[in-house]
Amino acid sequence: MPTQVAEPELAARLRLVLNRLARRLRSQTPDDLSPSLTSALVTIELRGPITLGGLAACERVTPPSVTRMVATLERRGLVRREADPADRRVARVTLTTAGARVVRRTRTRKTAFLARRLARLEASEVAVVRQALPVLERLLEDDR
Amino acid sequence: MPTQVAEPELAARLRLVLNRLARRLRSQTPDDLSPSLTSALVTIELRGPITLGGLAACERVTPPSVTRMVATLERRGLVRREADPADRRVARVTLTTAGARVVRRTRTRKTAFLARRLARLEASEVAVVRQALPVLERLLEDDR
DNA sequence: TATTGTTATACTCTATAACTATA
DNA sequence: TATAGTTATAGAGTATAACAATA
Repeated sequence: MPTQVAEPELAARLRLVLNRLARRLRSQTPDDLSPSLTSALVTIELRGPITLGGLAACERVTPPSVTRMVATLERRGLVRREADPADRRVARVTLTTAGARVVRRTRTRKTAFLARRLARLEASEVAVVRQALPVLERLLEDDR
Repeated sequence: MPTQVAEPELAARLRLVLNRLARRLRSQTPDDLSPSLTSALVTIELRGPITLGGLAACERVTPPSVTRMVATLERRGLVRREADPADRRVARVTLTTAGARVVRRTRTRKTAFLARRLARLEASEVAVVRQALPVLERLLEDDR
């Protein structure tokens, strides 16, 4: 049964628990990929064949960094470069089968961690989390 | 009014929203301190006059890294070293007044970000978050 | 000898500046 | 000229290995 939280403490305690849960989640990644490479891989999965410039914008890193990251991912066989037929200056990258597998496995591992924790809760507590989920998503809305 | 979330998606969506909220929170730190230095500073505040070895253990970094981090924090006037009277091998660090101020300001800034977001919600939504908070804290229990 | 912390050195990640190739 | 991407180079941050001081 959840205890009542005093109003002024709500934001402070929420901040703490969000930080800690995210840190715990981040630690669930025994793959030898760095956080930035993992993030890039996920973006490449989502944004299909993406240009290096586009990837730099999405990841908020500089073009030289993207060059390096893509070179690393390519060397490991996780992404593939394709020439853009319309503009020969641009290079586009997509996931290879192996890359897609890595993304899927990472995601599964982190989700499984949370699923295990959720499974320890009372049914009523899970219901509370389920109810709070859309509200937490609302906290991310309308960015500035 | 929160929508109902299907059971198998709960962990996956929770993972996403936790990651994103934490990332947004982390970005709310215009101080010129790196994440690892900020984290060390908070630990030093919490664990009083702490030895370098203890700090290394808390932060899960190696002794040489701690030596460097403490040197940087000391150079910026945020921490102070004290000799341990009982064992002259060990060095203990504490926050200076300036260091305590930095910790407080960082914390305030991040909490304020969340408070602003919470203020945009309906009262009923805030109630849902308040109810979910202890449950989220429970997700962190019993670490392994 | 064991423990606490430091120095020497190297590797990863990321950035800025200067460059190449296309457009 | 402007744009997409690369190469050269430098600066954090962290690690392992070797060392110094003290217990």
